[in-house]
Formats: sequence, structure tokens, C-alpha cells
Amino acid sequence: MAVPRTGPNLTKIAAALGVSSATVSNALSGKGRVSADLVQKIRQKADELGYVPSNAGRALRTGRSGVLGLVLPDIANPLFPQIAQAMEMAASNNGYGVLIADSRGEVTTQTDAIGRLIERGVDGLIVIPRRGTRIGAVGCPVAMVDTPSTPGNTVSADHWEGGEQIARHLSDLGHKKILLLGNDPASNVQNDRIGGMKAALGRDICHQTIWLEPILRDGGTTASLKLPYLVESGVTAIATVSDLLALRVLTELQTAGFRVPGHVSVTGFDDLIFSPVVTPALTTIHMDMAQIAEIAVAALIAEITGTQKIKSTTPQQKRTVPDTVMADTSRVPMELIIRSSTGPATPYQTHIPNGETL
Amino acid sequence: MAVPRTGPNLTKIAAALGVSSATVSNALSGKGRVSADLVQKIRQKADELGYVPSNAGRALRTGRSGVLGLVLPDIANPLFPQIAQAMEMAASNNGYGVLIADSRGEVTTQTDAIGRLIERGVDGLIVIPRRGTRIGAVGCPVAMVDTPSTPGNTVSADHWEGGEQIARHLSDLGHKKILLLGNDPASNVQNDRIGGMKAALGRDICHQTIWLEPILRDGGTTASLKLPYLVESGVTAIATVSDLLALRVLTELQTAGFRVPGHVSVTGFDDLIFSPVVTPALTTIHMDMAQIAEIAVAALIAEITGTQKIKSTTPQQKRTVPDTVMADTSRVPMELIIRSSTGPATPYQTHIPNGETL
DNA sequence: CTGAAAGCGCTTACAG
DNA sequence: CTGAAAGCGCTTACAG
Repeated sequence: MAVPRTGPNLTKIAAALGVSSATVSNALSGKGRVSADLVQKIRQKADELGYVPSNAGRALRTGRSGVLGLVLPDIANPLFPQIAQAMEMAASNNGYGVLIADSRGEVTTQTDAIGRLIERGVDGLIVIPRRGTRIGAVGCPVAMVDTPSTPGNTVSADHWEGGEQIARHLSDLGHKKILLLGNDPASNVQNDRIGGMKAALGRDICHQTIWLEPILRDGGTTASLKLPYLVESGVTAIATVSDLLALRVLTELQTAGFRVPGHVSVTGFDDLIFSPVVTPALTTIHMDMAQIAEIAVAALIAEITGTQKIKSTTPQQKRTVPDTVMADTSRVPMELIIRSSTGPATPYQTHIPNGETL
Repeated sequence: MAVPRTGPNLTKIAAALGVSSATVSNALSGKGRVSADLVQKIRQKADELGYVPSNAGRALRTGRSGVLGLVLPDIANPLFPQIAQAMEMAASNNGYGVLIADSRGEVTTQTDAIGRLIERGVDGLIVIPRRGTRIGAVGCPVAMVDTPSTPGNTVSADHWEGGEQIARHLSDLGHKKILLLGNDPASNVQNDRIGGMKAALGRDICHQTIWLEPILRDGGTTASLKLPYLVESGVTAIATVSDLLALRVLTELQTAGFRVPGHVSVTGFDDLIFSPVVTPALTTIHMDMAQIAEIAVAALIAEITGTQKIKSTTPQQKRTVPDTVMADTSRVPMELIIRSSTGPATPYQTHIPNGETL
């Protein structure tokens, strides 16, 4: 004997009205094979009884769960709120739910996370891969959100172009000596951002790139960056690959007595929650996550309802065909947000840290 | 004709081995009614075929989906990553999945969000309510994560006690004139934090509370706070209810030429991602989200598998019994994290904004 | 220890 | 336009 449900089901509505459950199903799904009259009566009865369809029954029958899995490299990532919010919105607008899984920054955990979602019967997967990771065939459509430079089909913001915008902005302000600050040289996203910056800086602009993470890993500290020294030797702008890095630089400079943007301009990336709130507010690049999410979700749904017409409720393991979904790499444009952390380049002047000017 | 699955199912394993699917089911679920020999053979065959159980089939049969819903007031909340990560971890450790829904800060959307999750057949709900919201009976167990002062059963960090810790820390450092800075006076959490601070400050300590959000709503700006004026009139510490607010205050003070903690100490709350990264790093209160998540998930699972032995696959609407879950309000302790944004109180000295000392 | 059977709620191809 | 029937994959009470 299986577990009965206490709520009303199709059969109960059918019984209450003296019709067949097939008719109730057809009426409620609006497939149009039922007379307007009956549809009306059935709808009313369903409302009256507080009918809510059973996902399990439907999923078992149709082979589709109506749920998408979202795999995140590390939920602690400050960009995650934007991502999750956009994905949830895009999915729920299309009648899908979103199941989350966190891979805590590790590749094996990423595989586990994907496995857990597959076991839960997701119809498709949105994966924000750990840097450099490739996803094998998993038995359901996969949309990757990464950089355009990642091999394979992905949706993503055009990080390179964002880097170009930042660089042009600084260049327009007259900066001639710029520090480009990255964190992790193994990150595709960060490389694209820095690459775009470099590409957009003219020959007349002197720039230097520093990656922070390797310095920290070798036991260095942020102090090893010698920001005050760099500024005194003529750097008038510091372009970073992330608002978090920009915040670090900004507050460090302020503590050392430099003014931003008076002495140095600072830029970030991602328009994180705190960026408009700090003083000076951060000039940054905002990505249209909503659009990225819509593209990813639409691609997934097209694949789910199209090509894979006959799809199992449960995953087919050991599939050989790759099933990543996007027809092509989609690039979503970036928007430059100019706030007060950037300003005209000011010629170098001798300056003693700690706030006192000579 | 229903949609066939391409992957192996119980029946295929059974057929391959010449046993019944009931036996396969019993063997794989380890209920112990099958001989060790057979269990061994069945397990092996299942692995060989790459068997993954169908959630839909199981859910339909057992009336349980194995999924918990997480309703967030606003995914953009900077604390959300910590919450989602902890919940996902606690749930998946217990064999449950987590479906997310964002209520975008609005009450009606919160109701919609809950509705969507219920329709997806979640077995239980974790709700981080929009401030002041009560959740009606929804037909499945609900765990609320809020302040202990919220009426109803909740798990939460002990925000009051966190406020006390901060206040004691500042008091121990010798601060005698403290500004308590809140954002939204309608927030239970923020009121608890401020309440705790006040309670722990001795009679000899002068304090004033300012709520920022009403000022901003009336068209004021952060500048209306007149932080420089307050500091010059003797405030040596500013205790805020959030790291975001602390960051705002910190950078504004720095821009105005004050040193933190030299001239003023600043504290936050929540230990957000940027807090250890800014200079000076923020002294704050860290909440043990993992523990909160474990309590909430455990309570939910107890309710799901216990009391409600016979539970429908789909929600029963219009239930009359309240089904909030926690036996009692659980309070999780807070941890004070002392970083460099706080230091000994320094006596007031005349100081001209903009970095020049007389 | 093992199996036959029922049934969870739904949808769809088919017959009328 | 409407209904009877089958079946998606699973688990469990029951019989042997």
C-alpha cells in the first residue's frame, strides 16, 4: 500500500464532478480538448478544493522534474548573490525551480555536487565551473557560465571588453602610468579582464601587472605590494580585477594617507554590494547577470524540451555524446559604472605617508 | 504510454539477475531482508549498469521528495552566501537537496516564493522571514531563522548577546562616549543587536543611537550623520549593526582624514567577506551559520520523518494546525572577532579634517 | 529469504 | 468532446 495524500488529487476532483480524471487533467493543462463549460467547472472545483498538482506524479509520468541544478564553485564568492538571484528569477519565470549545490572550491566536490543534483533528477545543469575545470558528460544538458575564452560552449559576460572599458576610462582621464592588479593568474576571468585592459591601453601608457595571490601564497603580505612606493614613483591609477581587491587597495591607500582619487584613482570589477557604499564609491564594471541567466536558462530549456524529447526521469550515466548546450558562446556586454574613486590624473608630487603633505 | 527512461531501473537489474524487483529494492536500500550473497550480487550489477534511483518514482511512492526549500528575504543580502552555503551543506549531509526561492524583499513575493516551493513538493521549508513577517500554515514543516525575540519558534544566533560582546569589548578598551549606529529600526535583528549593546554599557558610558535608513528615506545623505562633528565632539567609538555600515563609516572617516582606530574605533557585525580585507580590518561578530543550519535542518527532518509519518506528496492546503517546527527557540552563540579597527580610546584632540593635524 | 501484487498521481495515445 | 486504460519507477504489506 502506497502512502496516500491528504490533499485533493485529480481523481478526487473527477469524482466530485462525475467526470474522468483524464478530462480533469486535460482541462487543467489547457490543452483544449475539453469543452469550455467543463473547463470552467473543473477549474472552479480545483480552486475550491485547493488542488495543487503532484510534482512527483507528473515527473514520473513525463520524465521531467521541472528543476534545474545550479552548481557554484564556492557559494562564499561575493558575486554569488547576484548569480543565484538572477538564475532563480530566470528559472521561475519559466516555471522551473532551482536546486543549489556548492562545490566549495574543490574539483572533486564539484563532481560530487553535480552527482547529487543528477540524482535528484534535475532536467538541466547550470555550472559555474571552478577555474579551468571541464565538465564531462553528465547525462543532462549543461550550460556553463564562464569566460568566452573558456573552451566549450558558455554564456558569459564579456570580461575582456569590460577590461577595455575600464582602461579607456582611465586613459581618457589622462592616466599615463597604471598598475593592473590581478589576484589569481590561473583564473580565465581575471586573465580576460587584464587582457582587455592591456589591449585598450595605448603605446604611450605605461603599465605593469601584478598578481596578488602568488605573493600571498609565498608568505608575502599585502604590504609586499608596496603600494605607497608605487604611487610615489608615479602610478596615478590602479585597476583591479575585482571590487574586493579594489576595496583592499582603497582602504590601504587611505590608511597610508593617500587620497583617492586625489592622488590615485582606483577601479574594481563586478559592482559588488559594498561598492556604491564606500567613500569614495568605486568605479567598476557591472555585468548584466539577469541577461546571462536568461540566456543560460533559455538554452537549457530549449534543449530539455526540444532535442531530448524522450528523456529519462533519472540520469543516463555513461553517455558518450557531450551534451553541453549553448549553440555558440554568448557574450553579454558589460556596463562601466563611473563613481568617485576615479578622477583626472594628477602629476606626481612628493608625499609623505600618514596624511601629512610637505 | 508513459515516457520510458533510457537508464537502468530496478526492473532491468532484476531481469538481468533473474530476481524480483522487490528484492532488488530491498537489497539496495539495505533493509536487511535479503541474503548477503544476493545483496552483493545486486549491488555489483547495479554499479555495473550505472543504476541511479529515480527520485520521481520514490517520491511518488513514499510521499516525500527529499528536498527542502530555502526562502530568502533578499538574495542580494550580503549574508546570503553564508546562509545558503551552510544550509546546503547541512541538508546534503542529511541526504536532502535545497531548492531556493527569493522573495526580493517583498511580503507578497515571499508568499509567492513559498507557494512555488510548496508546489514543487518540498518536504520542509527554511524561511528567513522578511522583517516582521509571520508565516501562515503552509502544509509542511517550517523552520524560521530569525532573532530569538521574534514570536514563534525559531533558530537564530543570539544577536543580543553579540551586541553585548561588542559593547563590552569597547568598554574594556576604555571608550566612554559611543555612537550606536543602526540602519533599519523595523528590523528585529538590528534591534536585538543594539539592545544588547545598550544593556552591556555601564552607567558611566555615554551612548547615542542613530538609525540611518529613516534619514536616507527622508532625503538625507550619509553626510547628514555628521560623523566628523560627532568625533570632534568626543565620540571615540562607533558600533554598527552591520559590516556594511561599518565599512561605510570607516571609509567616510578615512576620507575625512580621521584615523581608525587612532581617532575612532569602528565595529561591525556578521563578518562579511570583505571585513578581514579592508585596512584596518573590521572588528566584528561572527555567527556560526553552520550550527544554525544544522539545528534548522535537524528540526525539519525530525518533523518530516517523525510526527508527520503519513505525509502527502503534494501540499495539503488549508491546514489549520500551525506547523512551525522548532520545539523551542534555539540560540546559537556569537563569536567576537577582534581585528584592527578597534583600539584604546584616545582622548579627544582638535583635529582638522582632510588629513592635516595641527 | 524471496516474490507477486498493489498503488502513489499523473498524462497521453487511443477508442468511442 | 469525453473516458477507459496503461504505465512511468518505486516501496511495502503480505503471502509463501
